[in-house]
Amino acid sequence: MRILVIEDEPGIARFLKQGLEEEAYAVEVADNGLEGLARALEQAYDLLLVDWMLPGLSGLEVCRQLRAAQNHTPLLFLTAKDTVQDTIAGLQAGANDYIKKPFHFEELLERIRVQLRPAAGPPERFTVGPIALDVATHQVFRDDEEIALTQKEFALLEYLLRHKGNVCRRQSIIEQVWDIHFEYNTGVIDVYMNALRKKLRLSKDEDYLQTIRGIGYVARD
Amino acid sequence: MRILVIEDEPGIARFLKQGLEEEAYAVEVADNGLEGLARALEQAYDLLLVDWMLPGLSGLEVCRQLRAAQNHTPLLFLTAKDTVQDTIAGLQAGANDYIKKPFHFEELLERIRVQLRPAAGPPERFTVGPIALDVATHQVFRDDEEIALTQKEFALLEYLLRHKGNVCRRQSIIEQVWDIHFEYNTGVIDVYMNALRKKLRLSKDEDYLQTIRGIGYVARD
DNA sequence: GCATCCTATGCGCATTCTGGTCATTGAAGA
DNA sequence: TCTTCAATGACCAGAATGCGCATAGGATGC
Repeated sequence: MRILVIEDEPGIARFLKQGLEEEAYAVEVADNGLEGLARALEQAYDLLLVDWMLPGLSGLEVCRQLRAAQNHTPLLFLTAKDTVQDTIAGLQAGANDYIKKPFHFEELLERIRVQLRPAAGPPERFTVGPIALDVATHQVFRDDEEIALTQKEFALLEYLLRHKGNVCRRQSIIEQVWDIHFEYNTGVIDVYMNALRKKLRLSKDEDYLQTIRGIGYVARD
Repeated sequence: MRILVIEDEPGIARFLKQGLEEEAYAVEVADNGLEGLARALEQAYDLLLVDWMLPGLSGLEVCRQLRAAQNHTPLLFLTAKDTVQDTIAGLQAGANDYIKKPFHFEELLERIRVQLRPAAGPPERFTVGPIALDVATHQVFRDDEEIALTQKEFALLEYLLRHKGNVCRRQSIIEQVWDIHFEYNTGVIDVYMNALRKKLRLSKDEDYLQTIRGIGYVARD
């Protein structure tokens, strides 16, 4: 997660940079509004931390111009002025939040997390070895190369990955993936496992989808 | 825009309800945490305004349970306690913001607008490849050339673009675009997808609107 | 009257499944 | 330890299914 701090007071800037880096954010600092705006426009930051009072271009102006340029990076104001009017102006200009100085660093961290949370989202993604499956986008990758799977193949792989590490019995697979709840005597599962392994190019060495003879299958790293 | 206020003090509740209704929000009030939580879970509000101190179930607990139930309605705390620890707990529990009493009504309004803005969508312009859709002006472009779409075509394209990257299931499309909430067995979606592709001149190579057989469709770059 | 919206239909083809043969496994017996 | 053998899964075609595409035509509303 990349954060750009636009702050002119070196002491505060250093304090923010160090504190945020300890939290594993990648932090860059711009010490005036003009430079900050330029950097924010040309690079893709995940969040901007902008001082309200800046030499050259004010924080409010930075925010306005950024939004005018269709850039919607989350933006938090650091403001010493705690009059209501100012904060309102900031929010109207398209800021996502503001925090009043002096602030507790913990509170700042929390507000940052809140802003970053929706962007991070909860993407349902499962993996085994080089295989990755994304439920939302209905995509499957092997080493970042997309593999086209049919619906049943996808459903089977998803089931195995959802239960990664646990052996999936044939009976359970037939019930959950094929929705067959009575006796069955078909070899469908084998056929699809075969197709999966082939499409995912899994060999004997890369047995991420193992056969448990007499029982079923497992996905294992 | 529907707002649920969970607040036990009748005076404040009345004040909020009246003030927000003047701003054209549809406001409902619950006077305890349990009822509020139940209402929030069963109905689709656009925003929750929750008092920190509530009889029965605390505001914090309401928030926790709501998020635990995978409900991500924006939630603002109204808190008299202004200790940092409390607000942090609130944000960690999944609240989007909090406001300290006593507050200026104007500031509350702004914070509400900020929360509702992302839901309403700041960039009301969506794109895939050479296709651009502008919600505000109700226009669609292919390479800067305007394409005339009917209302349904537009609605379908808008839905797909709003969920760009994610697979849209036929069931969801029928519900969201056609407002049909029961079983359906029509081929309307196909017909409209066909029309869209034709009007937007999308070929097999330019499959920005892909079909996911057996599932639905995706807009993808 | 015209554009829009939806239903109905046939067709092509990817998907899915069946049935079969071949390879592998693991346990029992020599 | 090695061999044998039955059971099980791997793999391969080919058949059946049904989904989505395309187009035409009827209903509806402005």
